This record gives sequence, C-alpha cells and structure tokens, in this order.
Amino acid sequence: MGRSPCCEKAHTNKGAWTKEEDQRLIAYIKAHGEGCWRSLPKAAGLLRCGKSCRLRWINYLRPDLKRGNFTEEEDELIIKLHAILGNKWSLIAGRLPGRTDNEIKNYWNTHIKRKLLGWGLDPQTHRPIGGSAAFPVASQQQQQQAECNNVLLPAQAPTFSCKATAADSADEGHSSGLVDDERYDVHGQELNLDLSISLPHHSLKPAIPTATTTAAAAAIGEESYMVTGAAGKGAICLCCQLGFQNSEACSCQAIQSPHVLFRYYRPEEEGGQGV
DNA sequence: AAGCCTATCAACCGCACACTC
DNA sequence: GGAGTGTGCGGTTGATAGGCT
Repeated sequence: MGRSPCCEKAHTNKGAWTKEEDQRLIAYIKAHGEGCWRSLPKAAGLLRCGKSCRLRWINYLRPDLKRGNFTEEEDELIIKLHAILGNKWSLIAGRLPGRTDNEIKNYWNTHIKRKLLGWGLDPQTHRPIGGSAAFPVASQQQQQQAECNNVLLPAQAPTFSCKATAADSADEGHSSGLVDDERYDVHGQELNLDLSISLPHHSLKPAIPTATTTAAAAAIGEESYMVTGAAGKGAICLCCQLGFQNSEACSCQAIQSPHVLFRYYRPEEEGGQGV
C-alpha cells in the first residue's frame, strides 16, 4: 500500500529554520553524530521532518562549509565537471571542498548558466548554440594565467568537447547525442566535441595536473584521465601523475591523439578505450 | 515612497537507489 | 525475490532582498 510518509506532516514545522532549531540540531549532532535522520527530530526535540534536518545540516550548519562567493577557479572547475558529469551536483560538490550540491546547483542556475549562454554555449551540452560559437575573448593576462594553470579559456580555440553517447554520458539526460568525430569550427579552429577537456592546440607545454584537472579526474572515480603533451607526445596517464601507476584505471599507453590533452577514459568492462 | 520586477538561495517534494528482513 | 525502510539526489518552489521606474 505504498510507503509511509517520512514524517507526520501535521506536526512538523516547515519553512525557514529558527536559531533555536539550529542550535538544537547542532547540539544533537555534536552529541550523537549524523545519521538516523528519521528518528533524529524526535530525539532532538525538533518538530521537523528528518529530511529537513538532514538538508539543514548538510547545506547550512555543517562546520566545514565554506561560505561566501565562488572563486574564478571554482567557476572553472564547476563548468568542467559539469561538462563531464552533467547535473550530478553531489558529485561535483564532492570535488569542491566546503561547497554543497544545493549551493552549486543554485550557483549554476543563477550564474554559470548565464555565463555560458553569454559565451554562446548551451549550458546543458556545452556545445555552441546554433552551431556557431561566440566565445568571449579572454584578456592576454587571463590567457597567460590560464596557460600556466592548464586551464582553457574560451578565446583559446577550445578543444572543449562534449561527445557523448547515451551510454557514455554520466546521465542520459545530459547526453549531447553527438556522433563520433563531430566537430565544430570555431574562429577558424577545429572544435572537437569529444567529452573531454583540453588545452588549446597552440599550447604545447607538457601538461601538469592542476587542482582542476586532478579534481576532474578524481570526479570520475576509477576511470582514468589522460594528459598528453605537445602533439600527442609524452602522453601521461593522469593516474600516473597522481601516483596510481599500478591501478587498473591506469592506461598510459592507450592514447596518442594529438588533439587531446586529457580525456575521459572508460573502464575496460564498459568497452575499454577512450571516448 | 510605492509598486513592480528580477535575482538569489533556502527549503520542499517526489523519486530512485541501497539495504534489510 | 519482494516488500518495507532509510537515505540521498535533482528539480522546483517560495520568500526575500535589492534594483529600477
């Protein structure tokens, strides 16, 4: 006959939390730890639904939360992770210490979405809207900084790509539905729509894992990222760079593409090679 | 000053998944 | 294997603050 409701709605408060409720929740979790959300409200003397308590704690009361504005680095990381993971806010949040999925989701919807639209990119697929891109021009200083950090800026002929089959995509809703080798010409330069993030073609420095690349790789767990240098020479599996040379995900020899600096590799059981 | 509009973000809701019995 | 339960996730809503006319 269906499941019982998570709480007795008639006797629970809704809406904004009061200071007193916050204090009760904090005190209870400090004393007993997280978990058992269903029984927590009663035990803590709160007239709230367990889910509501959990949400309040995770999104607002947790001591390790980082409040305040998102930094440029966080912006970039969110965009990159979203290109890989889609609307998997909790996974994205897992790579941004001190940030919550709800916070990132809100930030995406209010800021980044608009930013991408301004760049002429579809926020869902990260593809150019209408087949032509209108990337903003990054300042020389921004570009230099980005090159130092191996971060892609829009003006840098993005090999900014989103190839994804339904099976490949982190979630089907995010699938761009592109076919293999579908590419876009942006400002006279080839835009590879593979689901990967890379440095521009002209940047021939050996790639060094940055916080962003590392996080992006870690974001997909066991699957490995490839980081290659100039024209495909010196391909380095990110696993190796991270010190996981012997892990199953390590696949250093597998990639030689001159167009890809680091890209998403699928585990062997899913069909093996890069996408 | 008042009314309207927009942006922001905390919170809610419904669903899905994992686990237990 | 199926039902029940707990928990987590993502989409959406609603309250509120701030800006504009």
